[in-house]
Amino acid sequence: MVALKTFDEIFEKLNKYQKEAVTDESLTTLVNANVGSGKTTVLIAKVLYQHFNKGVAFKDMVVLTFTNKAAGEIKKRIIEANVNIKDEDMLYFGTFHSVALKMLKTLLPVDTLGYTSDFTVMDPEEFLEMAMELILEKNFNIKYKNKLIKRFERLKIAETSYARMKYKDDIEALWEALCIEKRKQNKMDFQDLILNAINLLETVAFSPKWIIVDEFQDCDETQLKFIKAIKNEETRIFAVGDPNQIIYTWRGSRINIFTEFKKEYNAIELTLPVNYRSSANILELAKCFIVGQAALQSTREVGKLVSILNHYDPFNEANYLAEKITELHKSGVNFKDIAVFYRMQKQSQVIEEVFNKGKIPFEVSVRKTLTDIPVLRWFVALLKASTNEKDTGNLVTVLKDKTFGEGLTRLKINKIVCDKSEESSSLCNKIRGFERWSINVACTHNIYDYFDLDSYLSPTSSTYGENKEYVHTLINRILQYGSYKGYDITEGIKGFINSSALYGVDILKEDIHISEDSVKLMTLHACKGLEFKYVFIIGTNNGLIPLHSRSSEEDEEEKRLFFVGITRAIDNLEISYYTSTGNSRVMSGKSSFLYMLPKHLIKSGDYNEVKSDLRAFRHEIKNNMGKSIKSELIDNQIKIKVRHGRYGLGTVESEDNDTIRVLFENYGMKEFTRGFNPLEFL
DNA sequence: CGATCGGTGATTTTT
DNA sequence: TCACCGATCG
Repeated sequence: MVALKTFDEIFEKLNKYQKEAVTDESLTTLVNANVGSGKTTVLIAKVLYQHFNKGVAFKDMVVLTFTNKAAGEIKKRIIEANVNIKDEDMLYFGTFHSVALKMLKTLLPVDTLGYTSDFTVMDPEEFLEMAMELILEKNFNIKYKNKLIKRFERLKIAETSYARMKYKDDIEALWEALCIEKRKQNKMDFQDLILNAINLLETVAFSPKWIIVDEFQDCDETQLKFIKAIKNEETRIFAVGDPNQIIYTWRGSRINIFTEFKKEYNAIELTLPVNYRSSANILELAKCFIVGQAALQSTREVGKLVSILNHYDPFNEANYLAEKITELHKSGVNFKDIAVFYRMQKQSQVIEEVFNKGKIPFEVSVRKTLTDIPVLRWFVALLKASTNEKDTGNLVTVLKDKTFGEGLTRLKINKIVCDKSEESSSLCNKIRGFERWSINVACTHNIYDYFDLDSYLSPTSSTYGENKEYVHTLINRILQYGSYKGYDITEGIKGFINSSALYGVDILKEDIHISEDSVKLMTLHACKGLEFKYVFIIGTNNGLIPLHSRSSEEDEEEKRLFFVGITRAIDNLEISYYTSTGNSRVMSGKSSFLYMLPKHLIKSGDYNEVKSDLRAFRHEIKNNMGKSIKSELIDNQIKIKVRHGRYGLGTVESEDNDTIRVLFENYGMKEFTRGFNPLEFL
């Protein structure tokens, strides 16, 4: 029984700044949306206002976001506001890439670039495979091969230093060859979608009334050009973003984007200054890490002080978190209202292990890709090759695969592909005959049997059941997609694969579910846009927060990143650091950021204890984490190396609340009182 | 071929 | 600061 919101109802709830932004009709408007100021609400109200009050059709609005999640959220909330609006009305609402794809498929003459309109989208992995094939085929001399992806990235942002390293190789020739090969195989990579759309937009008459951009501060050069290419003389631009949340400059977004854009478009600048999320104390604390503090206004009560705690090391911290969270849960706090933020992905490992043992439900924000499930990677390559006769890349991938394919050598594949010899492969024939077969098949359920997949998934292997399940689930998803869109089999497969490259495949997409009652573990980058009642920011040591930086620009970005983390907290914020990191990259003791905090906003606690009864648990956790390099964080803690002024080198043998016992190489066992001991931890 | 030297970067990640 | 890669030398 959801009450229908009318636009007026939504509008009345807005503050004066938000109302001004919603009704603004300047040619170009830049909204400086402070943290927690209702940016998405304004953006949605703007769309509804233009539609219902100004009669602008949805197809005349281009709404651009960076993530599928954001695009989905906007569409969902618009439909909630008026059930008569349908998803397909919002034609150009989506990520930069998906909107570019839509344009290339329906609006733009891709044939002038040497493509046909049934081109496919390459994910980064497929792109890398294509590069590797070309290196072999054309005998390119490529150095630093395992850094190829990074090098291409740099080449794309025209930052050539890393792409061309001291020792020259054929990286540029490879790039050229890739451009040719992509056309030959009728494929575009993610970047091509936008670049090609930019190229072709000039040639067609497309003039939307509005371009509305979310998270504008994250735009890179290409995305700005895309906006420019869509814009027509009477097109209005409404860009919303927060310059205090620029945390992706390493990915091409730029620090001066607001001033540059304002200058270029002569844009009006509006501000949303009112924060509705965090308690006044938390907001006050956050202000230490940004430059435009004055504009940010609090609406909430003073609230609790922010806790600054120290822990001996990551393992102790994980134990503390487990205890603290269990306590909170017993006192009635939902797990879903709690989040733990850290600087690097691998920091989650210790916490995951300890939370598992402590039976604390949690979700880690890491995205799975097709590569994580080899059978699907292979099967999708098989489908791609089967529905695109130009796709020799995936044909080779499928045939040469030793586990699922026929394990053929390149020489043999070449013979088969060239079609000149008596060599043949039944799988290759199936792939080549797929389109002919699919036309005459009324029932689509036997794709599995057509390829005789049972024999390729080897029923004797231990993973057979699991693999078969994966393949069947994927086939069902494709069929659902195809019938929903009213496509035939090949169209359905192509459409599904293109969209899954951009949107991910939902059967393996392990995106976190905010509504699920579990503690959320994520990096500071991943927490942007979210909010939690209880936030723990861990590992606030120099070398982690902030990470080692070479330039003052990078240091400023680390501050903004910390700012983003702090401002996720609604009522409770706890920040912790290690007194002994056991990692040469991470310095023991408080981060320089923690010295910047005003004393009246914080309270400090001391958890610098090492419980001796946890030693066995520490070992168990270490073993669970395996021998991976990632375990280094607590691995070093098993035998902590120390140096003493008189006794020299030694290792910590046991420790408890008060004392540390150290075995010295030359002096045997010595005992020290914790707190003022003359030990240097190494 | 093994030792050594010099240069480079590491982290964050969406599509 | 360390780990890794590529080049060069003996």
